[in-house]
Amino acid sequence: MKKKRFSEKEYHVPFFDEEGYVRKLCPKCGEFFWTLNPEMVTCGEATFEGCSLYTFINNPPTRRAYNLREMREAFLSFFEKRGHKRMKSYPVVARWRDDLYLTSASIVDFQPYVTNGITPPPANPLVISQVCIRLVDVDNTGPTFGRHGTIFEMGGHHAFNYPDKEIYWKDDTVRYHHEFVTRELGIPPDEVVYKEHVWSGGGNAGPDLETVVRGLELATLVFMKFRVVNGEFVELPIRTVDTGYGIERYTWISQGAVSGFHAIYGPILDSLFKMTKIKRIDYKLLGEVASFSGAYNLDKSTERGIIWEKAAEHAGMTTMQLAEFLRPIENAFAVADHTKSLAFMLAEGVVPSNVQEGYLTRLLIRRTYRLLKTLGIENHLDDIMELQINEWSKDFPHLKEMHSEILEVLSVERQKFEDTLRRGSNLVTRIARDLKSKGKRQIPTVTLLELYDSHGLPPEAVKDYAAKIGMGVEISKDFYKMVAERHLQAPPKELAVDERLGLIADLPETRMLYYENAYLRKFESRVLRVLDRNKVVLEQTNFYPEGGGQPGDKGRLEFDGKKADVTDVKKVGNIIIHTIKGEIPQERQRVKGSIDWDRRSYLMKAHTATHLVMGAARRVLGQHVWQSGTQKNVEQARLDISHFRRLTSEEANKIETLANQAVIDTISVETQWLPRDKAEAKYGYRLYQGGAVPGVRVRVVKVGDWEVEACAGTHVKNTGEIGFLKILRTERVQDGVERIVYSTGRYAVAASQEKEKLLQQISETLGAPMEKLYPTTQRLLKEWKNTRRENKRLIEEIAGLESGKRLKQTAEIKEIEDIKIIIQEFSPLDVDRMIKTASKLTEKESMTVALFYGKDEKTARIVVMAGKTCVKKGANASEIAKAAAKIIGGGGSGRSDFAQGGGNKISSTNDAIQKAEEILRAQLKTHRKPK
RNA sequence: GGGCUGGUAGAUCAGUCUGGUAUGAUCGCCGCCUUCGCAAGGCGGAAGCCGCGGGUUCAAAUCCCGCCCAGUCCA
Repeated sequence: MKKKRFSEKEYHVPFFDEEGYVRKLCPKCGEFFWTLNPEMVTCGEATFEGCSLYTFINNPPTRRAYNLREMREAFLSFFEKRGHKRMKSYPVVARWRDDLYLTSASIVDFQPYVTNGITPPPANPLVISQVCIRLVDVDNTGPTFGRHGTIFEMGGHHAFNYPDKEIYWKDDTVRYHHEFVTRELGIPPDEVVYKEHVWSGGGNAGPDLETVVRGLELATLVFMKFRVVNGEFVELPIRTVDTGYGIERYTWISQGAVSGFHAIYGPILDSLFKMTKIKRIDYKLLGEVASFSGAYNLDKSTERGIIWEKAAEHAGMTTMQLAEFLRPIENAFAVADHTKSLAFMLAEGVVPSNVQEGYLTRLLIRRTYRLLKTLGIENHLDDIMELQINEWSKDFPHLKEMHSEILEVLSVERQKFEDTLRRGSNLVTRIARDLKSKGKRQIPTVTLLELYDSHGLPPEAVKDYAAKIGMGVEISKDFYKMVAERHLQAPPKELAVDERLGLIADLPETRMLYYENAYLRKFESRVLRVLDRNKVVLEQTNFYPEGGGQPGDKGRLEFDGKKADVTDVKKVGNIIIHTIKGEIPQERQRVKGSIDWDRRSYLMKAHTATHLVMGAARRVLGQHVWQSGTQKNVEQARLDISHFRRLTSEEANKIETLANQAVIDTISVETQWLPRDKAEAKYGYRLYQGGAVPGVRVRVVKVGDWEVEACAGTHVKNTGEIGFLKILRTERVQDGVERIVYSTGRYAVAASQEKEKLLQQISETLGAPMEKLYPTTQRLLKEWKNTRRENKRLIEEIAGLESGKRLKQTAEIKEIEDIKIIIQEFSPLDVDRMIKTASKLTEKESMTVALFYGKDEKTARIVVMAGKTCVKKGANASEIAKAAAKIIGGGGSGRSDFAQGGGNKISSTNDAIQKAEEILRAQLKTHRKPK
């Protein structure tokens, strides 16, 4: 999409005129900006284009220095005093969104339901300091000295303007900002620049003003008023003031510190440096470099060298020297940032995985670990995490509660990474050796791609390992682009717009009787519409439509003496569509409906049971357990949960026992519709186990103190109705996701009996009592192994004996000059024995050719083995076997000294042997001739 | 959700493409030689449901299909 530019009037607020702001065009970056200083030439932002440098380093423009907590508080209370309701930060894992994994901005908290007008905002206007995580900035974290971080707090004051209710818009927004930075913080007004920009993201867009002070962009004031549809801007009914104040950046500028990391992580960073070998840091030099750091942006300039050159020149040193000085410091910066990110993500129960947000976490952990390794302090990860948890739990106490789990997850994950690296280094060593022996000096790019894609080895790591073998590695500049190309695939299918929606848009919402009484079996209703001659919309229905992992009900409709089976029930919007088979009712006709109650009652048991298992799993495994999928069926149901280890059978047993205790305790199940914000306030985000739940009101299903979830399914009134819950098995769906499969009621009984039957069968077969089965099988396996071993040994022994004198007594021996052909049938057929015997024989007597054969009901087999001397004299076992096997209708092959073959024309075996003999004679003859 | 890789002795892996004796390799283990003893070295030995289940074939670790387990990349 081409970058759109808005006209001046989108930005020209009365406030600018009142204060005497002038609009100018920056000759360097080509952006318009507003300033009080008519002499100003460039926009004053430290950009790659070089509009300015940072001028606040060691020279803060604010009245005083703030730490992060003070700055957050200054921001929140400023807006609170001006009529904004203060909100607590939402979680960093955006579980209420299904289009993104992490909370990347404060407005994310209110999308899509508030910004689309589905639900009112919790307050209007409101102010929040939202902890955000943006892993897209991972490469910039460190090199930009704190302008970027994977984790930061975004201060947002938000106003949602409805067509019939205006809160405030552009002018007030700019005034608020200006008052905050000038009055509250004391920044001189003529130092505050407002740059014009176009903001777009998450399907929305609008003009925005970026505020710049002494080179540093501090806040973005977005006026969200468009929806982006096919690249076109369409006006939104609700205009949203979406501001983002970089709380960390304000903190940094107020301190004028040499880096944002020094400002935010002061003592933690000091400890980090103490752990490393970076003993003395030249802060004067660091400050000078910092003032150049605004130009860094790894997205825009991969040529970071250019900036380093400039900075080095300024500091009077070579680029190499500067790089050597900076790299470890930048790495330490990144570690300080990444470990905080990890603390927050892990505290919210993200489990590292090879998919979804877990994968993002794994990448960050591995990156952190590599950084620590280059700093030589990989053993201090736990210590650093301790520092982070201690520091940030002062404001976010949940970090402390998850303290031990955070460290445990990290240690498990670290072990996995080390295993991967170890495997990788072995692999690279082998590949490098192999290539070297072929005379190559470089590992080709395809191999590097394969190593990365299939084995997770970054080319940099390959380079290190390969160097030890003396192999070179050249990493292509667009390596990661090539990786991406390997994964090119068809774009995901567009969500099929439900055409049926148009046909029923005029209909009222279906009254959902199953919510009024889940135990209702029969009902009466009226047909509102018939679609496609097999789909029926009713005025009210008791048929539960497929949703939340619960399949739709089945049953029957009766009308006017006729009937139809309901085979499928779906929900489109708030209208329920029944697919029927049988006779078709008329529109406006009265119908009697009855659901398949046995089926439904078991779906209800299964659904409530799922909540019980969920509660049990969390109690047994820990607070990181979240539902990641579920499916209920009549005979069994399954629940997928996030967990960082394989479930042991002991844990599964504990979960089963606990869940059954909840059944035994006959806990009553309460369902209740609550306004979204009330429900969230009362029960927290843990409600959203099943993912995003649309709507102003959410249906809360509460099983005593056991489990509370937002859930649209039908449930039993009391857990006792489940009767009995049996876990059938557990399996791993993905790394970090475990599946628990269980049955309820009579199906649980049946499943238990089924398992017991299996044991009984084994017990009968083995003739051992059930309780002795385990030691018995152990003993049997051991015996079987011994037997196998003994059998192998005996074959060797027999082969040894038979290849001696005994064979000569039974076998047919023919002599062709000085070579002996020994022909022998082996009965019963035992190819292994034939081979072993032939082998021993020819080993002992190199002048011998063994021609062995054997047969059973179906096949005949031939083994030909020629002693060394025979081969020299022209014998070729492979040809013999091939020709002989052909006669018995099969094939054969092998080496010249040993070959085998066979076929299924058993009756021709003798002919085959005769043929074999003939060929051998011929071979020896032709060989002799040329002499 | 999609792609790729792997599963062979206690461990790390050859062998699989091109079906035909697992003479498998190294480390580890056991015994002997050497030594006052240890290490190193030398000699010898034990150790394999070739992940599981089907199929193709005269014959499958090897080819085909399904499953299980593990790793990894992308979204």
